[in-house]
Amino acid sequence: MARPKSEDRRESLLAAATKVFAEHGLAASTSLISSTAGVSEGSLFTYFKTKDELVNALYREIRLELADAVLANFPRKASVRQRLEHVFTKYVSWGVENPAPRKALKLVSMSNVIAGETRAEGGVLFAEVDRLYKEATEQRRVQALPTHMAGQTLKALAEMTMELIDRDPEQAANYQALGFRLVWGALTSKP
Amino acid sequence: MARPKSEDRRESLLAAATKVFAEHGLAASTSLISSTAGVSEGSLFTYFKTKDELVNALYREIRLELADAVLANFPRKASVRQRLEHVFTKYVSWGVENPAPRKALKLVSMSNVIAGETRAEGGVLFAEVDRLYKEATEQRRVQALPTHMAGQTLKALAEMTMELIDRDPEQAANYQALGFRLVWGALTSKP
Amino acid sequence: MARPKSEDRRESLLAAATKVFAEHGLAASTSLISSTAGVSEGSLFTYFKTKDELVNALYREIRLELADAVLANFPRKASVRQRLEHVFTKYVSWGVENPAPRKALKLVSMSNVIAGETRAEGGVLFAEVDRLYKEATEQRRVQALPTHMAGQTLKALAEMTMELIDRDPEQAANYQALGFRLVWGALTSKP
Amino acid sequence: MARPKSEDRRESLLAAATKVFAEHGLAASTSLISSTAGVSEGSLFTYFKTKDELVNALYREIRLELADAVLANFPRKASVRQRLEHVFTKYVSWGVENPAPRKALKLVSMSNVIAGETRAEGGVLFAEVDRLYKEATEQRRVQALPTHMAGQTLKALAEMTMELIDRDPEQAANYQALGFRLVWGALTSKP
DNA sequence: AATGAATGAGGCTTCATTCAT
DNA sequence: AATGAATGAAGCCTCATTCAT
Repeated sequence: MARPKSEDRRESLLAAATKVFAEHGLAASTSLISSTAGVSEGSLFTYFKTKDELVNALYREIRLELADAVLANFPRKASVRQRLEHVFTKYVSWGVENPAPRKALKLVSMSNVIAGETRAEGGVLFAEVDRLYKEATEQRRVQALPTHMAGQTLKALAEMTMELIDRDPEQAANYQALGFRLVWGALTSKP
Repeated sequence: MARPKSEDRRESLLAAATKVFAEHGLAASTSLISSTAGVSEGSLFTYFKTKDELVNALYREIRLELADAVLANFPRKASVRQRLEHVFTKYVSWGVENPAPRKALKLVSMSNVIAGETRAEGGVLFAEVDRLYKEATEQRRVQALPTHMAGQTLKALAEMTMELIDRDPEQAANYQALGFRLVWGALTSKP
Repeated sequence: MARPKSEDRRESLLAAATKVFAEHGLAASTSLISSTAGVSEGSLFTYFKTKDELVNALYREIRLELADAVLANFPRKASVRQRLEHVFTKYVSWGVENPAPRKALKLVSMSNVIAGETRAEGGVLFAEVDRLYKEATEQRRVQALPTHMAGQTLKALAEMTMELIDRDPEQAANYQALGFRLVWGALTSKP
Repeated sequence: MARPKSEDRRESLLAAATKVFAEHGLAASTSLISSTAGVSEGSLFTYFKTKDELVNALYREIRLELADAVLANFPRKASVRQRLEHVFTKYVSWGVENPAPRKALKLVSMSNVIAGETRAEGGVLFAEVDRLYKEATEQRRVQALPTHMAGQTLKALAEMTMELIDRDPEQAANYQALGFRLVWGALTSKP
């Protein structure tokens, strides 16, 4: 593996960390990360003062990539349903195509190493969904739900969909379609 | 006969592991586990040959407790909706009341240490939901879904509900009711 | 394996220790010894206060067995050559037929655990050879040698002979005959 | 380039291991070895991946030193007797002057940790003696002996000689002379 | 800035020995 | 007396981090 030059090194390390964490959990050693990145052990610490800092950076990085993937070409003017479907579909696709970042993100999210501030930055993505949903509520299209519940519902069902696709990738399209039907069904359910 | 292996000690160790894993992740040390259990470090290894074996035992134990909690007083004769609601409600309640086992179970499930056979034993609980759902399908009450999808939907929304309750415990009852409404809405959604 | 009753237990333990030490070295665990002996871990310590004490007892026991084997039917009245040959032959035979005790004895001899007094008891066997040799010296049959040198020569060449037989057991008789010829040749060499 | 692995440190560690094994047996702890070497415990493992690997390296190292000592100034053109005497004398001297390596070599040789290949490398030294002896055989100077027997005879008597000198160092020269007389007497003995 | 050897704390596990049964 | 669980001190090795080159 060619040694990437200064600018890329950071990215190499983050990519390596993603891969290695996904495979071995957060307990994976920094030395495995650096060797996977094709970088010396010491270098890791010039880019990240601490393993924890690396983990925090990774968390931010993956969230950003995810947000990019989900928000790209967002159909701002389309109907609520279409906009929710966009988020759902893009999220699921990203997850299926990027299993390592997905797993790493989950591991990191569950750990105690994410600084409070960092975590706060995070919820943005599904908060968007909440805003969207609230808008729909005001238009009387759907029932009201407590804050976060709509976004978390979409998130939960999207992740479930990814896992089903992991097990049976050939049915990906089918699962994806059904998945969103479940989301919409849930959000529009009457009391 | 010598002093018999005490069931109490074993339980102490599992309880300590649950607590310690929930707080520090699976990387928590055996020495922290044993001291939390009020037992010498050596003793941990007379009850579990290996840390991995402890983790596997913990996994089985928690799943069993969860199954007990969910299946107790199961209303075998009630309607599909009521039976699903029973599972949902009991699952959510168990999760809210037992945050440490819930977290530990999640951590263990995501790790690589669960022996294949052990994992296989596991899915039983939500497979029950699938069976139940299939029955409803045959009665034309609900739309057909691929295997697992119904069970996983209920599971995903139940876990989401637990997390919302964690953040705002006072609304527990409300979240729980809404949560199941989402489940039912999802499962009965029309194409 | 039937649990031997009180009197035999000690012997069982010594036999097990012999076997286990021969296979794994002195670092072999007491628990392996006791289980090999078909005895509980605790019992070992009622027969031997300490692992070191077991080792010392083993040392004494094997030396006694060896002395028995070598001194049995000793031809007190035969020529010096015949008496030396008797010792050589019996020693080699014992070693070849009892590889585990032989190995164990060697390991124990090299360790630091043999109490000084115990070690002193030991040299008796080859000291006999020295006495015999001195007698021959006085009869002008052979050249004088410093104390111990004759006995140690016989011992060294006997052990070498055992090792050659280990590698090529079919030639045992041949090695044994040649071995003694070397001993006699050495001891009768002229300056 | 970073700090290079220092040959000195490696030698320190091997020297410390030699000393410590000679005193306490192979069970001596890696921590005692590293502290004796004046090095952190971690460092030991940057030079030797494993304690076993250290032991194997030590075995090779000592054998090489011994071979150097014995083969230096080897009188290639001298008589068989003189060449054998050279080997004997140098071996005994080395052993007497280097008791720790001698003891360590013996301990290691008896253990189960020497990789087969490593052990094979080893026999070279006394195999040389065998070759030399065979040459003499062909010149009708001495009686034939099975392979290895001549070399092992010299080895056995040399080691015996070292032990006698250990006990009574003032007689070293005398033992050494007598020792070789025994060797020569043994090897030239008539049937 | 990059490298990788050096460090020593700490992790999992084994072991000799003790003690409750 | 016999059993084997309980103990806690090591033992080997790994790891995050520092530092010489």
